[in-house]
Amino acid sequence: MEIFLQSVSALNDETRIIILRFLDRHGALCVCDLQESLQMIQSRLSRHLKILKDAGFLRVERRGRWAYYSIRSPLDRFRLQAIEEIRTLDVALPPLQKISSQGCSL
Amino acid sequence: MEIFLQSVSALNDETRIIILRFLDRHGALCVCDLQESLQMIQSRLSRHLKILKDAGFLRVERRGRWAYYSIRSPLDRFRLQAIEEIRTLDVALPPLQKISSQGCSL
DNA sequence: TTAATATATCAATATATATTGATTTAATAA
DNA sequence: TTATTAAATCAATATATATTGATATATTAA
Repeated sequence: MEIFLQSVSALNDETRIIILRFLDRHGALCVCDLQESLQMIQSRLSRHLKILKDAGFLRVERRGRWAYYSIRSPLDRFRLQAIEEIRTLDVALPPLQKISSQGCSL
Repeated sequence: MEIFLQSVSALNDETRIIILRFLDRHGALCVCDLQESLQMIQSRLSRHLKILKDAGFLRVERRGRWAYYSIRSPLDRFRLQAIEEIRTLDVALPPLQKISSQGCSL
């Protein structure tokens, strides 16, 4: 029950839906790329990424001082269905700004 | 987006998970049966049933002064998957107390 | 080492949601 | 009609969660 509620609770926020959709489209991104692309302040992103990671939707790979987040794979049936459902939503995603490959620095 | 969030938000509560599970197991029940079975006060149940109905999980059939709630059918893929996931959860359900067929009155 | 930088966490505040008891609505029975 | 009863809604309060700005942690560069 707690695990199911944790998954559902993680999905219950528009910001996190957008983050999931963005990572689903673009693959692994570091926090500063998301920050620049989604125009969100860093603490806000970090918090939401942690919630999604703890709920089993994301994985993190650390390279140097960057943390790359991506959709975890494999996902169980319910989480996968959620990602697929999110993929069908009519959301206007901003363009990807990949500043990490250009030396970052925000 | 709003509709997806409404579904997810409806699932984001332990009380509503139990209600869904209980209706999934026992079929259509009126509020007073749920009240007696789940030992919840009426306003609390009514509120949660409304949230689940508005989110597309339940249907209501009114017979006289009773309102019978049941899992809506058919359900779209995401909501159905949610119901199936809830069915796998390890929840201790109380026994059904069907007082409506005995003249109700709480 | 010190400085710079990417990310995580904390503290304060604002907003949303759950619970309860009281009230209202609607249907039936007397 | 009035009384009764099932269910819905409201008002007040409590609890949870989101947001922001500040601070802490950790890695790299100088």
